[in-house]
Amino acid sequence: MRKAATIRDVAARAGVSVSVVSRVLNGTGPVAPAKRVQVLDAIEALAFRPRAAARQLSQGHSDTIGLLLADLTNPFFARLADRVVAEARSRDLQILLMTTQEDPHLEGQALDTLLDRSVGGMIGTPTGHNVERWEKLSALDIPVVFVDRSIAELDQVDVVSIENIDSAATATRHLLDRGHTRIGIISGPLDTTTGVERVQGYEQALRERGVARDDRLVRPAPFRGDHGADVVAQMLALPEPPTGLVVANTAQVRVVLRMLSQARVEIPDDLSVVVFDDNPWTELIRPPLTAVRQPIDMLALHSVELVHARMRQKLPPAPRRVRVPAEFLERASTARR
Amino acid sequence: MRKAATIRDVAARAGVSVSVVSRVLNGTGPVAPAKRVQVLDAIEALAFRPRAAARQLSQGHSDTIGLLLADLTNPFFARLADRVVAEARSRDLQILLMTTQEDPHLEGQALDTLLDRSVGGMIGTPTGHNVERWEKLSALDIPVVFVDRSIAELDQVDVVSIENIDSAATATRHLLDRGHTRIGIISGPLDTTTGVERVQGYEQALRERGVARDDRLVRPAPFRGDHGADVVAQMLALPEPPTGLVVANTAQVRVVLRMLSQARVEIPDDLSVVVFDDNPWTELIRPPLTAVRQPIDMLALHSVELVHARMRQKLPPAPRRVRVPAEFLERASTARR
DNA sequence: TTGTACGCGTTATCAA
DNA sequence: TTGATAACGCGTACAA
Repeated sequence: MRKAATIRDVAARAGVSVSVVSRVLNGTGPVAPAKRVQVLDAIEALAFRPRAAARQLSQGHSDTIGLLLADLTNPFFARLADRVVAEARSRDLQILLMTTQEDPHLEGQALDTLLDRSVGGMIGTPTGHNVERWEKLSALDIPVVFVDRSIAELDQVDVVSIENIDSAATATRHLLDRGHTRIGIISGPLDTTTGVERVQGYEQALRERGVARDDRLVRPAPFRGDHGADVVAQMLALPEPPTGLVVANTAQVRVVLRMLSQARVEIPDDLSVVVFDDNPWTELIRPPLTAVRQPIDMLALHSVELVHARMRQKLPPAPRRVRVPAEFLERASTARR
Repeated sequence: MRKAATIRDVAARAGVSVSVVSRVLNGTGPVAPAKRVQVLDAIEALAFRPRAAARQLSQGHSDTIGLLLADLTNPFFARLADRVVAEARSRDLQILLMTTQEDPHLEGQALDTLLDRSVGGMIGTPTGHNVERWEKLSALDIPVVFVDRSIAELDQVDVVSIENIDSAATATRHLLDRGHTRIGIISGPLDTTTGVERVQGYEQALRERGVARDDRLVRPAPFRGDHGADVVAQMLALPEPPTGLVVANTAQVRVVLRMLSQARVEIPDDLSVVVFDDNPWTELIRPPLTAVRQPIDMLALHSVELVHARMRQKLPPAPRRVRVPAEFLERASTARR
């Protein structure tokens, strides 16, 4: 195969200069109607496509946005990726995908790679570390949008997430309403915003009803690994075990359910369970799980829209915090006490 | 923030020429030890990172590989993406992600985007259409590796997949061994290689045991939508309904199980079920599902390794067909008839 | 072992 | 309305 056509080839064939071709390509500047068709014909004939690299080098920025997610094994992030890709395409944006596996070291490497400016913007779920590099991205005028989680210190960064506090409060109230007072919560790590906010919501609901908080029932678990199972096991071994449980750590839902099943804990008879978040497999589990469903398409839509707007500098500099409500789905894993 | 450093800034600061810097950067050619440290120091001090676009423009190819998957909503593809990203990183390759949503039109657009040569290689699950564009990629010397599925006409393209025929035969024999003779199969569309090959394996197993094939029990279903449920419902409404079922269409497993549950079909008492493929949620379903587990890490490893080798022209031109065996997991969704 | 100068493909500036 | 030409940042012959 011979080499692909360049803008010069097109110009030659159309009998015009490269500038004219560039102008019809980008609609930037005047072109005589007659010449325009000649150029278009030449482009067609030579199957010319502008090289992204050359364009990027010339203008300094790219139409590629980096998507840095924790882990595609988690259906929540997988579905988020799916929607982000779709939203990006509809705006002619490309997605460069990386994962952190919740490992700050890997996250750091990924950010370094992105820092070479090959991306025009970033969407990511930060591990909570690498604050300097996230800052540097912003400092380099690369728009950053945090999705799902954020980093408290970085209050200049745009954030798109669900109403974590409200959602956790709703889930907790649902259990309180059904007569439960010993309610456990497995959250994400307390150095993540989702972790702390969901615990806040839980505490708020308890406070409303005058139920005392028991430290032994409020337990964070790492996103990776099977630690969530141990934590729940410990709760259940308490002298006064919980009768209700909120699994607010999306990544640990599966692990916790497996442990419960192995330990022959009957749901909801022995234990009422609410989980974050809902995924298509949730309804196949017996009993179908009461869940907080995150509006993933909204999260994706706003994230992409936000970086896109920033990339075109269509937005005032003030950081945006988009919080979308989550839906509460009552199914069969929760019952009256 | 002032502009990022270029290779010239580094050269100036280190008191050498750009070529020296380039050489220490790429290890291409000799550099005096003393100057090397000066350069390294300058790079450090200026936080210099070579611009990917400039490098790509200069050398003509990129370290980015396009990953074109059907749909990240399907846990199989999601986990595949997760592993591909990991394998790519360990080789300093970037992943540009796109999805087809099983739509040939979207696939075509995605391929056009990739055709502008911004990618150095491609890994994808083709829909079966857009043959010309896949061909053109190869013709442009962009290495292409099909994973999971392939396109029969494109026999010059590398393929990495599981042993589809064997796997389906094993699944079918498992049911035959347990006394089932009325065995249904839901496959993928018959214009996909996974669809036809798995049906072939099914037929082969039946033939071995002298069981006649019944057309009404061999039904393809599209990957998207809920059509698989209808097809199974039709099978079960037959005068002589099947007592065993192979769900060979990964994307329809969930849909089929939901329908079975709603129709109050008892598994395995009324119907023994084997599914492609195993995902972490499968074991939480009651009863735990007998499944064909695809070695996703192997699929990812070989795919990335293959494109990478081709990108460095480390391989003889003959197309490679890597077929990895799948694991058969007997759980509780299959029983003697 | 080092440095100069040019090419990669596109956009942008500016004079015609 | 058009066309030369200078960036953009890096790799690399080729000359020194």
